[in-house]
Amino acid sequence: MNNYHELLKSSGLKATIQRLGILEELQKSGHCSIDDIYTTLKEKYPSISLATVYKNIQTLVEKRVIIEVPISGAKSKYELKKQDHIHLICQVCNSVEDESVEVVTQENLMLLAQKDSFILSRSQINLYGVCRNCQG
Amino acid sequence: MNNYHELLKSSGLKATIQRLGILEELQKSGHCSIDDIYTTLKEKYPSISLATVYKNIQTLVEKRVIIEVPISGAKSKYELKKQDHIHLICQVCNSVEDESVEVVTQENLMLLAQKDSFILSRSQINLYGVCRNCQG
DNA sequence: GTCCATGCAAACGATTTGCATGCGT
DNA sequence: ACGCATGCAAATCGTTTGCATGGAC
Repeated sequence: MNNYHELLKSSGLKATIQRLGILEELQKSGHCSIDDIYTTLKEKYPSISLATVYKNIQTLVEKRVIIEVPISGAKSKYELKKQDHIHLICQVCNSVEDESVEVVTQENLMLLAQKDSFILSRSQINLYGVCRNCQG
Repeated sequence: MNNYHELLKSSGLKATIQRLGILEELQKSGHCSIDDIYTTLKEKYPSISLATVYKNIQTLVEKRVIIEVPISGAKSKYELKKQDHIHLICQVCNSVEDESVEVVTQENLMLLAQKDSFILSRSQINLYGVCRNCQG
């Protein structure tokens, strides 16, 4: 069982219903856009405001509790922080699936796509960090 | 020498000054945001409109002449279509550098970062394509 | 000469902000 | 009880659209 209450507290944040709802929805659905989250939470907590979702997503990303998954040609999605993995992003329905590959080679990616019946069009590998000029 | 005139024609597009300017700027700078491009071209062609840059970027992405590089926490950048490579994205200045790695392993990525004096924080591997449900 | 592309201004939609109130601690 | 978080409405910003004019072919 997940203790998101504790996770929020240890990140220096109050454990509000809205925040717990966001984290539970991300756990349930895996990858969600802001609107996905708002629509789902609106059913459980009709008084929730879209601005609250925006503010919380921003806060949770800053605190590194969740991760932004920017998507070419669509709005960003968000996921709970977890160990490294690969995203299969559908350019038609914008769904995102997680997969793991030990060693990333052109061939392994093709096999991975094949396994999931995913028609692979292109891959993008991004490393985030701090460049030489911005250090110190 | 690059013949962007020909590239545009073969993509079914008219070779206008504005489009040639966008491609040349991408070649010169590597990775640019919409605003980067607009600011630079505005100096050479003061009459250029921001709407024209938006329209052309959209058209060039659709025709697969350029590629969108969506960036976590910042606006997308764009690059000329070229062979597969890795992006080193600085979370401070948002610069993007290209690198190539034969085989992607945790260790190789760390060596790559080390070589460039890049402090690596996290990596994101995205495969774009069409999922099983959206085929046929 | 034709048709697509440009530039402008207006429209639109997504995201942020300010502030009074509510709730977690 | 204190102070952060929420919800609302207004403001802001990025992006798109419509249309008259210009330019590539």
